[in-house]
Amino acid sequence: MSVRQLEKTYDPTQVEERWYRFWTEKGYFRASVDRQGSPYSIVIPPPNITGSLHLGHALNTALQDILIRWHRMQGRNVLWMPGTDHAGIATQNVVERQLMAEGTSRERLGRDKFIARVWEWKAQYGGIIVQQLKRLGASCDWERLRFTMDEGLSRAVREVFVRLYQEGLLYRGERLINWCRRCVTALSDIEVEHEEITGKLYHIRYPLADDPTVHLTVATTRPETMLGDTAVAVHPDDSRYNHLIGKKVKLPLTAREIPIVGDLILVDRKFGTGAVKITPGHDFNDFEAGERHNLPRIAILNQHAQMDGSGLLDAQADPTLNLTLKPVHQARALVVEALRERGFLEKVEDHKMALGKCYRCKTVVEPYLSPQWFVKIKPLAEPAIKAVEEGRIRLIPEGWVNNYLGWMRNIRDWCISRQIWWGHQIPAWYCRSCNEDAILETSQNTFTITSDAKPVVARAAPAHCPDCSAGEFIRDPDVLDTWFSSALWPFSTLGWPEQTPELKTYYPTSTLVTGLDILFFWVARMIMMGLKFTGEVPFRDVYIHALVRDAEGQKMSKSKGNVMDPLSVMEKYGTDALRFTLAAMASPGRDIKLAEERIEGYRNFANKIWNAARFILMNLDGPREAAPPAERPFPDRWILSRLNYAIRAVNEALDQYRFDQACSHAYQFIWHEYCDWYLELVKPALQAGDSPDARRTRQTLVESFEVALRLLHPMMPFISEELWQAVPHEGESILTRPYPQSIPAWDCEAAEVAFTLLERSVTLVRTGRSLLSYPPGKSLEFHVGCTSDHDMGTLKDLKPLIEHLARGSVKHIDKIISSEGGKIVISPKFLGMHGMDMTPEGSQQSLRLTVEGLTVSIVVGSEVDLQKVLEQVVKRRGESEKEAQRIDAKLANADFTGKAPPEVVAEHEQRLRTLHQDHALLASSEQQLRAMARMRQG
RNA sequence: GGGCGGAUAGCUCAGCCGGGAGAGCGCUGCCCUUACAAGGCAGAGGUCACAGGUUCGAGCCCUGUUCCGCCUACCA
Repeated sequence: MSVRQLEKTYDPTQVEERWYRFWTEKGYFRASVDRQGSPYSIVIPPPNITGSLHLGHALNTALQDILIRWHRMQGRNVLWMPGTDHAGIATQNVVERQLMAEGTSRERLGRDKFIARVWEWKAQYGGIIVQQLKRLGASCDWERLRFTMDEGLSRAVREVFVRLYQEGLLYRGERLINWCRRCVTALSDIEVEHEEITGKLYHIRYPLADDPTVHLTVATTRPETMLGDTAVAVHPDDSRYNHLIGKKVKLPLTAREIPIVGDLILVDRKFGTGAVKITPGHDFNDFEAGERHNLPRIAILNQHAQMDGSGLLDAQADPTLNLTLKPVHQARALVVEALRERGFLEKVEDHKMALGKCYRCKTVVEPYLSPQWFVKIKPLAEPAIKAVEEGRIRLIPEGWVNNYLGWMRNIRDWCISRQIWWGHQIPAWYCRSCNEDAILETSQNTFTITSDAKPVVARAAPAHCPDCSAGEFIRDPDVLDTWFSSALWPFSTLGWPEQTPELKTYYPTSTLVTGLDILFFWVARMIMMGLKFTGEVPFRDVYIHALVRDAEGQKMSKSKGNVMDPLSVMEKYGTDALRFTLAAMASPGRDIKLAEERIEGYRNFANKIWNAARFILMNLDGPREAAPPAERPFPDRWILSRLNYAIRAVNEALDQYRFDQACSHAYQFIWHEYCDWYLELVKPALQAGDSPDARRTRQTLVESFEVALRLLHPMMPFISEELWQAVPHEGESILTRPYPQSIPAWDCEAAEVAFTLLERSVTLVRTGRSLLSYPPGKSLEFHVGCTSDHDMGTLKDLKPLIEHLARGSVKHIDKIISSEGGKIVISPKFLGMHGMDMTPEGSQQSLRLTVEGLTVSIVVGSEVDLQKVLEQVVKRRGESEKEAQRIDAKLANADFTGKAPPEVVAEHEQRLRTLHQDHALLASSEQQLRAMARMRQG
């Protein structure tokens, strides 16, 4: 093959685009039910069509792509199903803003035209996020791209709705729900975000109807709702008040009298005054209390959270207050002022409380009385609880299991209707003639259908009313919660309700990768719906990843201005660097605090690999010979053994979703073993032309690098492909090649042990060189000492390599220490540095450094700063002494020697021997250095 | 209010079955040594939050405390 010349630094931009196109053109991402291998499937958490890529997407996508590429290379039949979500409220908001800018509105357009406009918007902008996922290298089967509003998925939604209704698991009724006055729609409980604030607690006097001189004081955080009170509750056992139960109070600012009731659920005697106003139209607890006591419900706010004219009439509010159509916060001020003027306000105090806000637009939500559709959730939740309890679904990290179970066990009915137009319109129709009084046109093109209406729920519009056989219907104007369709995603995308081959092959899916923030919104609901409609779990493993925060640990948000745009990061550092950073930081159960320096560091890693490839390509001229591993030169045996270790470690880490560990093993191997040591060790052999060692080393060089690239591919797909294509290889793309598996013949314990000796010797010489301030280029003469014949043999074999790496020449290798009868004996021959300088004075001119029984002596020149050297030797001597004392004390403890496992005791004894040796050598070196210092002074 | 997680080097975090405190980044010194200065070599830096307990032995296990984060909840 022709050897390609690579540029000096890696430039990701053109590489990434080129290979992504190649992969898609070749159809490598395409899944097929006919493919060999056991299926492995992932459905992507569909991003909103209004979304643009943020780091959360980038993390989520990177992790899934790692899993997908890894399994694909392992020969599994892989499907990664991509798609997007119609995001009802968010998308409608975007298009409505557009209309507003054009001076029109959805109401003026009418429903059909408005929806057409949203589809136009989707056609134009809805694909942006998909393009951005491609930039990340996502190897989804894009030909299967799904959208929650596709006909197929919409059909699944209708099917599920009808079946749930037929089974009595859906109902429509007037309930208090969370209402966003800005989005003008209902929200489910979990779409409300709670924020802790310091509000006010208002104490208001309600005079008794039969004796206005006596009053009952209630406490409330929302004084304006008092106009809608329909009772006051006290605790039935509270002797302060229980004699009043059954009497009435006169409700201030109104012409009404309301009863005093006893309620032990609602009332906490210790809180506030012990008396609670009941406002069933505006508070969830009060709603339930109202049911218990059969109280009327008065709604004093309209859908925009303004004081409602007819509600105020119902409440018989004092018309001079002039509250009609006042927004709620103004109304509060007016009501409080009126109460104060008329002497009803007892006091106001600060009060810590949770305020609910819309998760889409952060507007304060109001409990609002309105007819809505609900899913009866308990029967669906029970099997979903079991599936996780029994381990049919694993949550990873498993710490989230309790969280999940706790939420599931306390789950409340799910409000699924939304008063918007963009989404799956509810497949319920109302006969115009049977429900004449129930259908109200509230404003232009906007209908409200009261809870008295009788729906016909069907897969398609009915032709005739089953009751009166009339043919004129109005369809329920509401659409379903977007999460309702997302809940079906794992099977609706595979063709359900048809029993398609895809569904049979890829369902249940293997793994779901998602953020904690949508565990309840999405994961829990998929489990419920999947079990209900397929009888099987939707996925086996749920990997829950962290949130990406900024370097200070703050949540990234546009308003804080601390967002990091993944696209510009990719532009600046390359996609592989971003992916690797995110994966490397994905430690379980911890949020990711992302600092740009980390990305830069992994960009450097990519460049390091790039340059390793350059080196390899520069050194490939000449024949290669694939000898059995055991017959290759030492550096080859060693690197294959280390590569084998890395292969095992990375596979094991990925198997346990430890992306962080997989990355660090790959990083450690490639940089600190392959580049730092192996490529250096191999240089002498490569320059040896056509020797057998050269031929075998060239082979190992290529072979190990090619395997390492495959090992790295899931994490860094682009650079691994680019370099793989540049070095000798088999096949047309790295991503279709097998993932590395460990090869027993590569393991070489002896080479690893030998390497440790080599590494220690070289490092000692380098440390000495640095201490003695000898320039890196200067060739040194040094002497290596060890403690066993075996080590001596090994060191002699490694001599040329040690000399190459340490830049010098090894004058002698000796066994210089023996310990006889517990006494350390240092060979006088070694102390004398024989062969270097035999004069009595000259023999003392050396620096000796030692670590774990291995020692190196370097001649000290007359120009060397002895003080610095001496300090270092003293420091090291002190450390070995301290450590020896520690272990000595441990061994002197009879409890330790008696109770600890014998192998632990033996290990301590061995370590102590070594430390004594190190200490003796360092101490003698220190003496000599001091003597030298004295000689110089003298 | 309840639950969960965290506290280890200047920063961000690993640390397995309890047995010699690690990495990356940053920092210091030397070096543009023919793969790489986006680099090489060497080095400094730690009372493992605090207090008890279990154990021959605790960063790791148990109890309590403090601080921080998150989730969750109907004290008006």
